Amino acid sequence: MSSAPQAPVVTRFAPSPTGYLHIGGARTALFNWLYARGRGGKFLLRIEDTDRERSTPEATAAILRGLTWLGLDWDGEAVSQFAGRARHAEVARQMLANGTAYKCFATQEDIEAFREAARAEGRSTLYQSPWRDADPATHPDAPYAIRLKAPRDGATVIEDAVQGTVTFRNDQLDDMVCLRSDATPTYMLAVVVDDHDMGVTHIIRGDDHLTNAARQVQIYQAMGWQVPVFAHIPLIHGPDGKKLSKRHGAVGLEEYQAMGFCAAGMRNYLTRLGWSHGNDELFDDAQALAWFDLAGIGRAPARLDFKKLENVSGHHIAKAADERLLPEIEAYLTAVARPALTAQQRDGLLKALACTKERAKTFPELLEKAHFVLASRPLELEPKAAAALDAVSRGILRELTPQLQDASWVRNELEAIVSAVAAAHGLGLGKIAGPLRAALAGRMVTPSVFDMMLVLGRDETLARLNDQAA
RNA sequence: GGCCCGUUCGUCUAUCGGUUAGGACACCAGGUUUUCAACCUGGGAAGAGGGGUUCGACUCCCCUACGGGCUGCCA
Repeated sequence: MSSAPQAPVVTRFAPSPTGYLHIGGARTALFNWLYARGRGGKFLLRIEDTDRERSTPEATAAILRGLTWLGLDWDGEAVSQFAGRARHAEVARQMLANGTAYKCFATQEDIEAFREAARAEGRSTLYQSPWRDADPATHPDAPYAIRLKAPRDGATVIEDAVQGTVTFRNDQLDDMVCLRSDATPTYMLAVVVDDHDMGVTHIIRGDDHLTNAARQVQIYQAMGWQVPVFAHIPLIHGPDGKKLSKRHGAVGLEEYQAMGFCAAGMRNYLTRLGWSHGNDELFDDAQALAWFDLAGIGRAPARLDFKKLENVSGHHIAKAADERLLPEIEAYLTAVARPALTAQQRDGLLKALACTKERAKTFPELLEKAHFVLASRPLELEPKAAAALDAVSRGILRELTPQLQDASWVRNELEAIVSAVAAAHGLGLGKIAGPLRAALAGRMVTPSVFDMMLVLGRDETLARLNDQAA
């Protein structure tokens, strides 16, 4: 049936614009992107907007935004399936002409009556149109649908790159409608025509389309077109193993962006979810592109694991170059409608990245740790920080300040000075680090006090200490 | 109901007839430590159940159970 074309790979992602970009859809898009880009092929985007009731331009925009955030780029413009309706109808007529389809005058009521009777008698409810072999002379002057004259004997076989050989008995498949009685094409017809016209060689999509694939193959056969390679990937389930739905929390990709995961980590995690390359867990785009293949895709549905996502995200944040991380953090701020960074904060954050990115799993976590450089004097003290600055502590800070005044601003020396002052009071470094932390950041969860001093610089450090020493 | 797909530690997975069934995340214990982390060391943790095939099955076949999908003139 399907044979693997050796020509350049062409894949596509074909979402329905009826809402946000689903996390499962995002992974499907990612797999298609990896497969095509890893082989120098093309990755196309087609918006399946033939359902005029449910499709909205806002949803299309949200999907494109999601893909862009994930870092997936597509070739050419996103294609509107609805725009191709004339061509779809034309193909339906061709099938009529070559005898692989027929006009069906059955009404909605006829079909319903047929099904009810079938149910009552315990027969299959697959509709069998009386018009399949009707003499054209008996055709009424009424609207009709064009149905595929599907083979009744034998089987339709799919050689799926993930699921293996899947066989459907043809008597399990009915004559599907290709062109509705209002002359609009059905999804089943439109996908096949579009995939063929766009030269798609590999269809990588959700498992939920596996049965559809059999019907679609019949259309390819009716038109004498080459069948592409199918790869039906398992769906993503919620943490409880049930189909992923809104009650599991985040289903839309944008929610993940809002949670502050970095895009590179998201790609890594999603790629690894349902696909493997031996024991490799952490990898960058270049490796993913080189390693990704259809054979590595698993056959069972996978569950989302936020802990692991966090871990992977953290790994990528830690590895990212500062210059690249900063704009991504700013994009995150915009995405969650938080105030943009001032030029000063931007400068400060860039300097603070070195001591914050390695310990943050997400952007909000990183921003939390970088609070000391984002805040400006006079610092607002959190309750715990205020508590750490008791009279005794303030006294020690007062003693520390003049010594810092003349220090050369390098880590070793700062550490030596602070340790010496602590020792003079018979205290460990830990006892003095607390108040220092409080004075420098106004909080108790921060990077190392020495890192903060280095980032803040002498003047700002001294100013903050003086603010609290009084 | 019918058809189709799936089932290895809690989770993601490796294994492609012969392994003490490996790794990662999570978890537990210990270490390191100026907070939060990070990091280091160690630990517990799996082949859904039942039949076959085979000298030998997680790997192949069948049945059952469970999960999922499709069964529209939705996509």
